[in-house]
Amino acid sequence: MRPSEGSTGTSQSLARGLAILSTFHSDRPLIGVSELSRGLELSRSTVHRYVATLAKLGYLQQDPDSKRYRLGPKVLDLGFSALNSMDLLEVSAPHLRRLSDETQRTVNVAILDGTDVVYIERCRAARPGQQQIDLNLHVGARLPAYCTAMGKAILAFLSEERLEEVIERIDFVPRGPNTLTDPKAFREELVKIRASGIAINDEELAYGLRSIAAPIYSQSGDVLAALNLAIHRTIVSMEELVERFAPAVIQTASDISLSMGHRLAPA
Amino acid sequence: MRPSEGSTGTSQSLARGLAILSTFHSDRPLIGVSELSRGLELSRSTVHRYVATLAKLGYLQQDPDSKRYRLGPKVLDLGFSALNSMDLLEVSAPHLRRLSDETQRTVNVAILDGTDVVYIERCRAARPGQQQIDLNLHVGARLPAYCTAMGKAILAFLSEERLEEVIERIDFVPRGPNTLTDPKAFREELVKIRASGIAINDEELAYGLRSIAAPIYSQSGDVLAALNLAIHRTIVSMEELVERFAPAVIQTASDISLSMGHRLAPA
DNA sequence: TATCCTTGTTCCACCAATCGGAACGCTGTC
DNA sequence: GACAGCGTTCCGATTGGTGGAACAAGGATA
Repeated sequence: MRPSEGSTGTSQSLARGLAILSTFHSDRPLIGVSELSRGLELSRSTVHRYVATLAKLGYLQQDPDSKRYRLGPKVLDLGFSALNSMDLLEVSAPHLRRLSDETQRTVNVAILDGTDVVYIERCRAARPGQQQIDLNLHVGARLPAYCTAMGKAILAFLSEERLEEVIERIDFVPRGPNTLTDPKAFREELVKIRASGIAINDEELAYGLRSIAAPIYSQSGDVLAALNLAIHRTIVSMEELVERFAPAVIQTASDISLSMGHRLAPA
Repeated sequence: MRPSEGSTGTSQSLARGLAILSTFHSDRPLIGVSELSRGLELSRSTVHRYVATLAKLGYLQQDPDSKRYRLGPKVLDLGFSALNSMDLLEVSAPHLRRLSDETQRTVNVAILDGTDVVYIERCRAARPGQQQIDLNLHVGARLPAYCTAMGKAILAFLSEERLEEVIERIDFVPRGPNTLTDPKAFREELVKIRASGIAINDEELAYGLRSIAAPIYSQSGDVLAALNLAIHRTIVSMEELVERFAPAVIQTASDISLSMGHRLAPA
């Protein structure tokens, strides 16, 4: 290959190995060496070496029948080390539970990663409502930030500089009946959120899905994450959702920020 | 295949990169290049190349202040791909929830990985009991199989061959007041479990911790996982625990096995 | 302020770890 | 029985990896 690639100072083998790992997905749990080699445009022997390494370390497991590979339990360790490294989790857990008990609703916490939000914690309603809205939203799930309340709640409080970076990379695609697809309108929405302290999502992600979210701050005053509460449209109107739940959501988010060491007045 | 043949046919770089990743732990969330290089006995430049690669791909993030690194949200993707690859999860979720509602207890599902059990799903009691037993037992957590009810429930139904392999690698260390530390006694215990279909843990892992577990079978009739229900000693006696909860636990485990395609009579 | 650490980072010439073609054994299909 | 696909192993050629040296930045000490 050309030495003039943009990859100086990085390890090819490591990148390839990780590329192999991340090829495995919920919908493609079992993959063989040949299939991988075609996908990554590498020889079967090379792929086999990587796969053998991953298997030896427990990150992959070979299915005895089909000889193909699946993710091993070892990768769970990584994921949960990441989760537990965030003290945000420990701090927010009791607050989440309280909010969930009070409102009898499922509530979530997510962080921003690139242009996505990543769920890092959820507390389900003790007594599930009749309308379960579950877009496969487990912890670890990703959604585009621009069409979620949590995403907007975080973006609204980023520095102008960082916001610019993120917005440039957003692909504004319609996802629900009311998705904001115009960057200008989106910016205006963020201004409103910054003023009110609460972000709403009225079927911007999917039909029927309504949600409100508030930002969580770190000790240094930066936005760290967001807290949300989602309900199906058949249960409450948007006005009712805001009126009934917004104060509790804002209060809880603020409590969490406080527990994280945040002292009022974001810089 | 030759035994003790070190690293033929495996990728050194990949192994090292993953070693770096797994150095990050809940209790050591931030690590610098120099610290890593000392721990792995590699030069700082080499470690830096790996770290740069991991950071570029989103598996690590650099803290702007301390210049040290932490796990990035990208590793969550891996962990949750692994979790969602198991259709056991989807299948067992409703059963778990029902059992938890019925018993008002926290119930768990775990699989075997080496000599450990790994929690892959948990359903917490809707109304938490006064005595919360939480040894940091989130999904993804590991415990030694030999001193847990779920571990014993799985081991008891392994083939003699596989059991042999596992037992040889177990380090029988006392963990609670009643830990089984004699391999012979342990084997006898497994025979009992195989006969009764239920595994009990009476303070073998930790003081005060009691638990019962039943095996879950795959379509092919192999043990796949185990389901448990744990309670603190102050709440029920061992007899009461078995009497009151064992039938429901066994029934639920059996329901899950059935949903997985298992048809009666384990081989 | 001047010094001496240590840190993360970059560069580069050397060399060993990695690469991929070829071949093997196996398992299904036609 | 021939064939095609798979996972796996081997080995010589070479490319990607290695680590020492050097740099800038930050902290601590004096």
